[in-house]
Amino acid sequence: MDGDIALSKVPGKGWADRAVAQAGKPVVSRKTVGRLSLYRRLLDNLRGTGTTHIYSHQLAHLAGVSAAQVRRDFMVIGYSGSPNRGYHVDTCLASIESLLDGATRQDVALVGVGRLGRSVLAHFAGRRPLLRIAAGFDTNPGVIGTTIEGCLVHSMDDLERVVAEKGIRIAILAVPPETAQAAADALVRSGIRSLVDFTAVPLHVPDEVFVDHMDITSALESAAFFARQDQGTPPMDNGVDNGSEADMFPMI
Amino acid sequence: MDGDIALSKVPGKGWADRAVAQAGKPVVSRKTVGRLSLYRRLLDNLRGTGTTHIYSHQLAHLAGVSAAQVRRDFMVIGYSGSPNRGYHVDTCLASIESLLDGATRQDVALVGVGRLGRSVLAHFAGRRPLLRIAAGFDTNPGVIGTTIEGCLVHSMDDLERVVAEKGIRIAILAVPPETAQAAADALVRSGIRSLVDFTAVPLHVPDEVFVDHMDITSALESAAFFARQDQGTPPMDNGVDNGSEADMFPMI
DNA sequence: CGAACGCCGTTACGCGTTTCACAAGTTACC
DNA sequence: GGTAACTTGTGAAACGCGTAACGGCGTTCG
Repeated sequence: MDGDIALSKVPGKGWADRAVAQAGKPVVSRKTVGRLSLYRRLLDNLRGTGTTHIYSHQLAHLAGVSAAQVRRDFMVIGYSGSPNRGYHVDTCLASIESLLDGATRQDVALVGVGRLGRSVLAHFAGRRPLLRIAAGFDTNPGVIGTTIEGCLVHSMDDLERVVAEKGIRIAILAVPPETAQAAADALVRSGIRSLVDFTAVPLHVPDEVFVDHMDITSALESAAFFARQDQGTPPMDNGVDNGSEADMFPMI
Repeated sequence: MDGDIALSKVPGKGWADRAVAQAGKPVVSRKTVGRLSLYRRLLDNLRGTGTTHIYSHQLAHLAGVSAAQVRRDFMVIGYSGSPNRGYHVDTCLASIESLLDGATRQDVALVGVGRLGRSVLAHFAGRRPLLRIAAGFDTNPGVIGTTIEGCLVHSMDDLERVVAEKGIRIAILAVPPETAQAAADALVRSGIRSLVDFTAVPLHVPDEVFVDHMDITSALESAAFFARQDQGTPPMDNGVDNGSEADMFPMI
């Protein structure tokens, strides 16, 4: 290898055979978890419409993935539907939620309460009872001490203390790129476990810390690039796809 | 298959041998383009520090990927460095930019000029001369007609007309989930080619349209999930990783 | 001047994910 | 009651991607 670093990736991890929930560590892939989160929202909406059962290809259509994908995802989390009846919305939702939400409430720190930070904050205001943005941090004296969307903003200087005290293990990073790494370091020192990074720069954190880099710049530049290619959806990745509505969805 | 859709994927495409720029269609994967965008930013910063040459493993460290990945990415776009000297920052940058930016300026539409839309707008204000957010759209009468960050906000009713007139082929979608699909449909009708979707719901668009779904909700819920697992970085996906600074980067 | 080192370009391999395809099961209808 | 048309669940292939490994070449030091 090159000189130094190890570069993410799962350590040794046999991964092995049955990936189903077992000793408390379900071993679900990143992408699967992302889709489950999406299924959850879709099913939640569906329940509001009074739908009680749904077929894999219907949910697949809503989520923009293949039916096989849906079935496989549910298989991973160990949820089974009934043949010829499809999946029961309520129990399916319960199954997903028990996996995603866990037992206890999790607090989130919002680091950087600027425009973007506030957007994200508003986006989540009381959306999930078990996932609450419990503290904000910023360097701007104008916002320190204020409460936005029910979230008290602290000074960045208090970050390590407050995060450690509250036992916060998840953080949203929405600071300018220059201070991103320093903020990430402070978060890691105070025991953070997961980061959602809206910064323009990649963060260097220990392997044990989960990082999702939401790179808006890359997203737009990629969009611009593929807009120039005449065939649209290039190789792979998360599909969203599909075209036209047509018949679809008899909805029971 | 299920009833209808086809689901992305590149058509036949041998991919085969040299995937380099050739007949104008480089055939570069989505992820590679994303990384190239990142390399571009990093190299741009680097040039500011006076660095003239850089090794693959150095750039890899900055980007949070493996050195082999960097070399392969550059191979894909047909850029060659010099052995024992590394990559020449200026020419490398030029090579990436010629691929990402293209020849002419591309205009972008911002649909939904709410909190999130404005954040993204500010994020991009004049960042790339060849990629300009040229028009905003919203239903809120309070913002229609105003100019934010040099971007005039139109009524949503004028979307199809303005987008078609200006020949806009890229759009950022930052509207409430209820109106997302309708907005996407309108954009598609007016000839959009790429979408960056910040909506909570997946969009149904023709296969020819490139879509990048920036799902903030999923990102946070995934982060919450993996925060509960003790080993951090789960299976795979875009790494960001790595740990500690240490020696790194003699910088010429 | 020669040899050893270090990096790049490239090919081959391995892994994870997605899709295909089929067995098993259940319901509804004739 | 039997049968036909659906579904789900799942093993196995296909695909794309990333990593490891190797040849080549320029540089540098003995």
